[in-house]
Amino acid sequence: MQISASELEVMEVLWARPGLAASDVHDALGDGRDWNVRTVKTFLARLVEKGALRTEEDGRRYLYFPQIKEDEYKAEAATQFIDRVFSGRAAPLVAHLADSRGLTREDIAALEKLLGDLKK
Amino acid sequence: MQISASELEVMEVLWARPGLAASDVHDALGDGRDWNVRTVKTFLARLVEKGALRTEEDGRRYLYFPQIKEDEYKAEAATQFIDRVFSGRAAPLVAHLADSRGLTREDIAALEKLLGDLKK
DNA sequence: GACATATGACTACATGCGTGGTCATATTAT
DNA sequence: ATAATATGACCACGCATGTAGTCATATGTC
Repeated sequence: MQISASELEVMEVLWARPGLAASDVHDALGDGRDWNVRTVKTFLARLVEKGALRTEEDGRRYLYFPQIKEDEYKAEAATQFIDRVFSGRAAPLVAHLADSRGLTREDIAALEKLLGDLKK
Repeated sequence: MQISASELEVMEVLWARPGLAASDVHDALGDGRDWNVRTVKTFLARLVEKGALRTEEDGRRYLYFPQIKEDEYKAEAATQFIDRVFSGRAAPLVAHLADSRGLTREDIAALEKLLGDLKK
């Protein structure tokens, strides 16, 4: 399932609040993302084509619902990214993040906890 | 600097062995990636246009050299990916990797070492 | 020296993506 | 009721990408 960066922004809105209509999604994007409503509708239509969303009729408009789970999509995307850029090895990725100050103190704490859990 | 997945495969070859000619890159890709030589040349040309490679003449052919550093590119790509998919938070990404068994025992060991270093 | 081969330069073409226009129709406001 | 607005359906268009083809020329082989 290929979802472009823009389409993903639309998915985020609907993962957070499933069942919005196109104009609601447009409004929810708001800040910075000032796409024309028709642009948003194009993304919605493409996501429906791709099977990432389904629609329900509501009078003369559609409500949109995610058909794929956020967690599953993201886990898959992460795996693909690491395969593509880091030959499938996760550790170098984390090393790069550390280098580029992409890891906050909280991240580090979360990772430690995660590693602790993994070792069981 | 946007580098597509295919272009990245070409970069990997040249990061490993800078100064190859087009046909060498083609040969080095070999396994599975059986692109036509002309396809490889298209990628090389596009990478030169993008400033990711530079050329040196060698008789009537070109030798290709990376103009961007592998580490820097990958660190940047990782940051962008995390911004795009995980709203900039690294820890959830690693959690997803763990979930999808993207972490081997060695990865976990490497991460622990990394975290140890980071805490200093 | 004629022919096959390698190489670069230029071109092509379908698909995806970012961005939005047009048109017909339905609804809301006046 | 008429006008403005909202909505979906369909269409457009340029740039990126994956994947090569054509052409001219240089070089190596017999």
